[in-house]
Amino acid sequence: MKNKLFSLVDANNFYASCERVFNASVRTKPIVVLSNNDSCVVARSNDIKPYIKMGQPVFEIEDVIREYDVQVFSSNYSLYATLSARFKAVLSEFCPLQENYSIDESFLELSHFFIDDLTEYGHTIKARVLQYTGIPVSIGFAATKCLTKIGVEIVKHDPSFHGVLDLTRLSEQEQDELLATVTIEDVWGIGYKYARFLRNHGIDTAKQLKYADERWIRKYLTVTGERIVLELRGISCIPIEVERPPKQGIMSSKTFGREITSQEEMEEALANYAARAAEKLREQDSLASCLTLFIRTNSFKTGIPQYSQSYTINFPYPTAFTPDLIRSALYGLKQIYRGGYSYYKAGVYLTKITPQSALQPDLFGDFSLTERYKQARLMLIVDAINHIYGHDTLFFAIQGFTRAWKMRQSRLSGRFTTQWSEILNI
DNA sequence: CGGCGTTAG
DNA sequence: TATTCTAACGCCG
Repeated sequence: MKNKLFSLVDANNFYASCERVFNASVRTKPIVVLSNNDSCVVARSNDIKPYIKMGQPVFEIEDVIREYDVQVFSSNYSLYATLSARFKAVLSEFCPLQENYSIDESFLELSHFFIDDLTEYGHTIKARVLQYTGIPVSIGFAATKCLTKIGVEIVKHDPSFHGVLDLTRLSEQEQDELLATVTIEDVWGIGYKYARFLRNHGIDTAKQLKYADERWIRKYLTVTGERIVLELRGISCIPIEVERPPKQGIMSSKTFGREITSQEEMEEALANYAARAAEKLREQDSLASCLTLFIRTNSFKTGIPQYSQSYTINFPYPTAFTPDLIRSALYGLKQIYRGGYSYYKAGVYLTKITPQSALQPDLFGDFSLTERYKQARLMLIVDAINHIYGHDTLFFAIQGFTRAWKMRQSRLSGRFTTQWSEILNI
């Protein structure tokens, strides 16, 4: 059988790069992008990586920010999502077998392509993406998805590759020399715990993992660990997934911008989370049969009374009708809400998800198909209006008008691609 | 099948 | 003052 051929195209410091696309004044300055509520660092430009760790709380790095004149941004997901879509559209012109693995990475399968010089091909892709989106990318070519990850890891650490590495043109021995430079925690699928375990057993690099006993690895790192070993050896076990299956669980949760101490505000917040989860459900043409909500106080804070509770509701039939979901969430809240606490986080989780097309009318239950169609049409219209005129143009009154508990985003850049009012001025 | 642990981005 | 959010998968009982 012919060897497989994969490519991974991975945007460099994606969120930070996005901020630079429309704002020339920060192209030469270090950048960080913060998580919800402006709390933690979730992206850094290359120049500042040695001084700021991923996930670091912003209050810990005030000194660094001042010293290096770091430009700080709240996360601007609508901007990142549109640039991501453009990035993927550009890639789709190169290869039909495309797996959009995350917001900033796509795998391509090129097994049936005949390309003489993959490195040159990679540079063509890289230049095209940069030209059409302004985003710099790194590209790896290899016989397995795990090895393309390794390739990208290597080129990101070594500028002499100029962003592209074709592992397939290297001999086994040359590949091994490169694998020996990749630390064990940089291998795809090896997280914090497994890395510590492997290091305790003398496995510190990707090369050592490649030549480890796969049965021993399977015993301690499960079958996913064994797959990694085989993939490092060039045996493809992780196929490309062109069609993303619909999500099996949909969560909408957030820490509040400030603590919530009244049931009315909590109702407002949960109604919003339920509405958002329902939108995501309809985006993938699904229905849910189960809703779980949770509320909790801040367990990081010592010396305050703590409370954490959840409540699960099973519906008699699957639904994606926002009023049904909001009503259930509020009913659940009534069961678990206790006064006298400062709540800091809540969420709504939808599970037992089925495709809308599989909806079976229950002949004996309290169920009207006509009514269901009316509901579906109503939500279709609400979604369409919100899509065209902007998020939350139309919403339910219980979701509230002030939403004083909403997350802080004090350093948001312009939503250049989704809000006419914030389009770039030149 | 639910709960737990691990990982990813 | 301050510690993200969302999703999947394997194993176990």
